[in-house]
Amino acid sequence: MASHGVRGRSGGRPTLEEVAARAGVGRGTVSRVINGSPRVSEATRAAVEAAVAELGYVPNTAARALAANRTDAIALVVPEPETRFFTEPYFSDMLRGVGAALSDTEMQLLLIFAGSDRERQRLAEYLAAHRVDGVLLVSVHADDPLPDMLSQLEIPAVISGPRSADETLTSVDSDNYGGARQAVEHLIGRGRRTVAHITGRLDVYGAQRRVDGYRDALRDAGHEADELLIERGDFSEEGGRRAMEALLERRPDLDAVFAASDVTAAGARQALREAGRRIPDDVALVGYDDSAIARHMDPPLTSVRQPIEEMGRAMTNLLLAEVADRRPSATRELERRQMVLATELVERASS
Amino acid sequence: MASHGVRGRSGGRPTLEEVAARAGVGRGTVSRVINGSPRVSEATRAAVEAAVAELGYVPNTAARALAANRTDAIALVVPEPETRFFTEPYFSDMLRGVGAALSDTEMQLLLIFAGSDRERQRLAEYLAAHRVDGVLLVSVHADDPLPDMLSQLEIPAVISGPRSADETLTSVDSDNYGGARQAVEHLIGRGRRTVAHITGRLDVYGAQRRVDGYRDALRDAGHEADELLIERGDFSEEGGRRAMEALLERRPDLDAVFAASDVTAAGARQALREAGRRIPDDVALVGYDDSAIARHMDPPLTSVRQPIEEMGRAMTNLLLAEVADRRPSATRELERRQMVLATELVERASS
DNA sequence: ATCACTTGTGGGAGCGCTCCCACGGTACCT
DNA sequence: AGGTACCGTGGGAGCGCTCCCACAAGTGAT
Repeated sequence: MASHGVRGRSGGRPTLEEVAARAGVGRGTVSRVINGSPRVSEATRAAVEAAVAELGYVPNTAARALAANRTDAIALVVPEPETRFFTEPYFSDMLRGVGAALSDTEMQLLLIFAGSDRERQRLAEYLAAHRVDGVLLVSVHADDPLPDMLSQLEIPAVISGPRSADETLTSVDSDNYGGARQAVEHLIGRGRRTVAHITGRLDVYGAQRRVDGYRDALRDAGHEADELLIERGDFSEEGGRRAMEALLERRPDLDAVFAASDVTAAGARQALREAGRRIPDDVALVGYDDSAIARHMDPPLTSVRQPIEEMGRAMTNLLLAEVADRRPSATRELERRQMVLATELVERASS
Repeated sequence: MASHGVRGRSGGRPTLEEVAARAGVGRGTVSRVINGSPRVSEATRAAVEAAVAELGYVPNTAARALAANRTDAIALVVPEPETRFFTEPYFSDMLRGVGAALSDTEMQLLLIFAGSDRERQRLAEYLAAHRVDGVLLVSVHADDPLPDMLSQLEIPAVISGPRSADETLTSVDSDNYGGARQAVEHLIGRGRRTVAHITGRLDVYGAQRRVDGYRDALRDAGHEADELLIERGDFSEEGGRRAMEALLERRPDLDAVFAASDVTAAGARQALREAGRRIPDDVALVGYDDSAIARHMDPPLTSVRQPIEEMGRAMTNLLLAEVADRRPSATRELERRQMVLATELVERASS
């Protein structure tokens, strides 16, 4: 019995079958129309569409998911505590890009935080249950097990910022190498002779690339390499400060600094101030990220901007393609794709 | 966890039936164990649990949703552009509360923005497809059609901030009336004699309640009512400014102002400054919301704090209860529930 | 006229679950 | 002893879709 539990017979939502009856066609045909198959005659299509409209038919997602073995949803996984998500514009920009790419799709976006162990546990179950067709992974640390878990579960995934030069996942990144070059070339172009670099955490691939860009830009400009001009930082303010102090000690003659992040630059600025160096008169300073602090620093900080929103859009499109590829067990082309987007130097008073 | 990834000999994820076979029981029994039914013997339960663990069984959500006619998901609908969501701490606090209430639940949270017409269109389809079991509605404007749409679709919903005294939806609100009283009583307690009020948009129910609280607090303190001390605002800075100017014109002797929002207070502060009144020496000022600007204002603003996170938690619990009630077509008790949470006065230098 | 395609269509067979009825077994009554 | 309660359990009957095979009808070449 059981037919109509909670709702009345005519009160429930119409089903495919009911639409078919109304339109005087078979179930399969309605399904074809709903899914936009080309193998339907114009007349039939019109009839079905009329029936759909009259009945107010809306497909049942659960039934579709069960039958077709897909969920029509992707997840944006943020392996950070919620706080950072709200604090850092990075995430809202990213979210905007993802949303834009999804906006004319049937795909649904799930936002999942995995900052705490507890949340990670939930996420693992979530993925094991294959509740999404694909995953967007942002801000992943080098030793995070998440990417491997995803490959093992054979869930399509796109990562922002590859973990290494031979990242196995499809990835989208901004041009860390090129961005660093832009910064350094800018400094040289302004007549600076002795450009130092405070790196980021070197277990982050992007930070390595920035060092490479720094080195190559100097070399190409005919400046001789000087490892004494490079000091290790860790993206933090305190790290920037310490690194700057070390640099001033070693090379008091430096007249420019390229810092691997704006926050690092803020730390460097402190150390410079304390050493009595004026910015930009004595020492020019360039940061990376073009975050809010860059604009509000005194003096405002020249910085390398990454096209975050565009990255979000690109990641989403790549993921959608990957999901689509996997649909009818298409030719499994394990062609890994790495997309790199250009950065932009935002010039301000610090350089 | 699941030693054998997801693939078994049969290639796919294990099903209920496979678990049943493995445990030597029937399909129904496994279902009962999975869903925590008490009508299973201890021995059987253990056997099933062992089989589940060995096989790494994870229920198929789509199948469950289809058979049980539920989704195990609720939506947090934000009828605002994304920007506001990220800018205003209100939303992150709310989200934190909702997350907390959901954290030991199987329920999934969907975050849905409905700021633009386009997004609202999508939302409508979304709801029509019954893709969530319930909806959390925050920051709803008085004339928003969303609440009615929800009732019509018979989707359980909880609203933050009832639209009127006889809100039909279950609602959670902070005690606007009591908060206003706190503010005014505080001012009187500090010896202020002539307390003015700049209201919010009076088509917002909460703003009306604040006026009521203001009036009653004055009356109970034995101050005679004076409508000249009340001026209409609209929650905006400019509105606060204009209202303050009007008040100063009418009642130059006022020595305290209770503004319906921090932003309004900021506008009032400007007008006071321009009129040469010192805060708090000449005029004491109290705001509402305890937002970031309250802390950063000069002088820091005394303000009424609403327990946003707690409201989120309460809303979620009410919604979960409502969803559960509706499960086996239980006694449809149309008992509307309105929960009101206490506010707290945060005293700072402005009063 | 026959054959070989192509195109549009109907509908059976599931997808993996929940719901619920039926049934054998025990326990407690009369 | 028979009757009446329950348990705990197995499994049929769907939930509303998609997939795919079968088949009628049309097209053109032979």
